[in-house]
Amino acid sequence: MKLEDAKLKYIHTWGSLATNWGINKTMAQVHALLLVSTKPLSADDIMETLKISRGNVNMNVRALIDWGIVNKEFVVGERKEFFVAGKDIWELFKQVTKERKKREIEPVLKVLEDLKNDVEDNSEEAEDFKKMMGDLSSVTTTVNGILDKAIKADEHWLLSNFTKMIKK
Amino acid sequence: MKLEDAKLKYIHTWGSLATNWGINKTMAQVHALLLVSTKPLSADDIMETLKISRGNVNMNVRALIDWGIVNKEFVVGERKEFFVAGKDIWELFKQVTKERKKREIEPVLKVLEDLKNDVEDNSEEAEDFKKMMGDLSSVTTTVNGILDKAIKADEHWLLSNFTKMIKK
DNA sequence: TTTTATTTTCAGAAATTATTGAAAGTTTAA
DNA sequence: TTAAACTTTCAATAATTTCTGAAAATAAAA
Repeated sequence: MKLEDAKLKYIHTWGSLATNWGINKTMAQVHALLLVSTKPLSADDIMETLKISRGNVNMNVRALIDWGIVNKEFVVGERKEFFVAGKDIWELFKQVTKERKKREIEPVLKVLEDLKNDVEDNSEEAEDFKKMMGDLSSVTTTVNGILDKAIKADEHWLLSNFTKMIKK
Repeated sequence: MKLEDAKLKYIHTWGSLATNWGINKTMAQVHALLLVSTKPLSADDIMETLKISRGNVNMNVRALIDWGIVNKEFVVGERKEFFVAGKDIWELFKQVTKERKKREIEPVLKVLEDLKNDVEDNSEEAEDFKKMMGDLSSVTTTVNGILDKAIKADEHWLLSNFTKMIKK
């Protein structure tokens, strides 16, 4: 396969995979495009390659910037804005994990904590419910903690420590 | 707050959280309902509590069974089917992780591997692309491996090993 | 058998989410 | 200043996903 075809295939495959896990197709494609691009791209470049509207490009690029995985970049002699995606995949993983933690895990913990505290009742059934909320909280907290370590870790550090750990 | 209200609040909150991370609202609600229920529920029970149609209950209950987190259960003297959700949250976490690995991570690895192999070109740019696919693969594989360990682990084992590990 | 209870399916309707495109807003250059 | 280049916004529309409800299929009881 020719390089350009492989790049396009990657971009489109990434987009359809993304929809399987609740991520907007276009957003995934824009990121994939920037990831395999050798130079910063303008909104026009993205519009043309992905055949999408200016508004759509703008929205999704801003969302990616908001996730901290795409940056604006100035190009000498050009007035318009250009965009780049960081090429370090471990950094990308850490950034996405950090955001998902903030957006998806932490709100869950808050809700569970509140629910546990709000039940006045002291029946056995109420105690069971509180235990259930507590268990959900506790597993979520454990996962959250693990992800925290991963975010702070260096790829090799994490890998080698894991290897050590699992051999015990 | 009264116990029944807290349960309903949990069920509805869980549903709306689920939509934030790409999971069908009703599916999350049905699971939450079964989780906090003290007894097996029939399709009619679920329809009534969540105010949804029979078809919708059927579809989502089957999806939950497919995910391995809800089971059919027979109730003596009753002809219809009843459903229960496992109450062990650590087991639930492991099961969900296992399925997500299979549905979301493994197909990604396949795609990346294929793309890397399909590029004939040997230009520097092509090598960069292959490296990028390789990096994506490698991080995904690492994460996949970590999740594998988590799936096989006992909650306390994992927690204590992590604690040990992060203190290094 | 035949009848009755229950589950499943699936076409159409409803709800939700994503996209367009043009107008409004902003920034830079002349 | 004013004009041109560019970005952002957002109402209307399109696409996608979810849900309903009734009919078909299946299973148990009579």
